[in-house]
Amino acid sequence: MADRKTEILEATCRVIAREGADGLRMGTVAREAGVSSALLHYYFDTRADLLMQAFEHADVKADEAADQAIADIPTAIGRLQRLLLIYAGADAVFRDDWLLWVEMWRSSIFDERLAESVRRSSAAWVEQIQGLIEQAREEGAVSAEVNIEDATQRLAAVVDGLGLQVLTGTATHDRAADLIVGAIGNELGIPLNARSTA
Amino acid sequence: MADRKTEILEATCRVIAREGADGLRMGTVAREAGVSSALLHYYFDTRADLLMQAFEHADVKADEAADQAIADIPTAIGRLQRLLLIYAGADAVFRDDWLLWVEMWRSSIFDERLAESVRRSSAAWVEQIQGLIEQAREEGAVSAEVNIEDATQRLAAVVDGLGLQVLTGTATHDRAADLIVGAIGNELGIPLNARSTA
DNA sequence: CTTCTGACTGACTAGTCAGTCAGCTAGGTA
DNA sequence: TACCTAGCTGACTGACTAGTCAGTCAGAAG
Repeated sequence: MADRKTEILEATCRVIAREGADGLRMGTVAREAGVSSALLHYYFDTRADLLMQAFEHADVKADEAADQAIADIPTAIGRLQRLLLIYAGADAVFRDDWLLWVEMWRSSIFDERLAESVRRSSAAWVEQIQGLIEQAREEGAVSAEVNIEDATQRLAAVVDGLGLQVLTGTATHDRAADLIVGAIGNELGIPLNARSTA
Repeated sequence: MADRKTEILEATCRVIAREGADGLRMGTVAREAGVSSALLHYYFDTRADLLMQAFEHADVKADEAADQAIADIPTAIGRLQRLLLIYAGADAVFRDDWLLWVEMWRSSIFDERLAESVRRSSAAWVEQIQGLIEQAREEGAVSAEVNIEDATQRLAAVVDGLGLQVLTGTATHDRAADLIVGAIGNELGIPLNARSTA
């Protein structure tokens, strides 16, 4: 926090969450961080650099927060459920993280440099899901005929889709949470008994 | 096509597909349409108006194209499958339509006026899916214990999520198509026999 | 004390962009 | 003939913005 560069990155994240990535202005960030706009260029060469580093900063922070949130849940299926609920933005606390991620995602459509970064984060989070499903299978919580790779990718997609719906106000947090819990049951062939939203 | 206003709207859609909604410049649209930028302001009060009307134009056009594409498929389940594949951008021809829709969607996060429009289109497309699922049930293709509303919303979410993955290059067309076909089977309780991607 | 350096700023510049406006032109009307 | 109007444009403007730069200041080093 004492670190100016980090302060600027966090201010940048707040501005993105408020105005969107394209709506980000150096002047707005400077005001938000309480520094001069020249200082932004002292730490970051260009606006694009600032944006990219802010995305990466947010990504790392969100990962850590999510890891911590699931750390002491005993079963793999419980950790999986909690993780997916977090990433869907169904958890209000993580809304800004999720919004940042969506902004990063869509910016990457038009910016190949960002796309690289997005592909890496994406792969990491899909692997995390797949790892949890594999653990769950070892714990006997996953039906044998489930194709884990398919289930993983579909679950990731459902979570992304519902997360977007929450963000745009097309669905509520609670509805999304219910549907995700249902999707986990569906994809992993769980016969409607394991349940613990907390 | 002879209609200048429509020509401008189509040019606008092409520019959005290339540069994104925020990257849209009046000058670029003018050049794309082969008219002066002043003419844009003759037909549309502001840039925001042009953007919004372009989104609505694209939406209507895409709907019509999709309706036509599924019109002569005999079974409801077949129409559903084709429709979802189209909307997922799994069909390369519809990629620009899908990109436009994603741009509209994400722009609506920061623009309440657009949000209204997005909610309406969203509702319409969810209803279309639900209608097809209900028809499929009448045709005996849907397991009895399926909750149609849940299945609808989850399918919509999977399609949105996979569509985004295709757009950002995280997944291929073919993989997304496979996963969607699988998701339909999963959600509707189809025991792995009905299949016809065409 | 002096000198040096890293952090930082205010004022500026060059460029971009949405939107305006006076006026041109072709075709219709009186 | 003269007049009107819809469609259209080139030239312009004012607001805004990323990035630059000369210079300030506190504190460390010698």
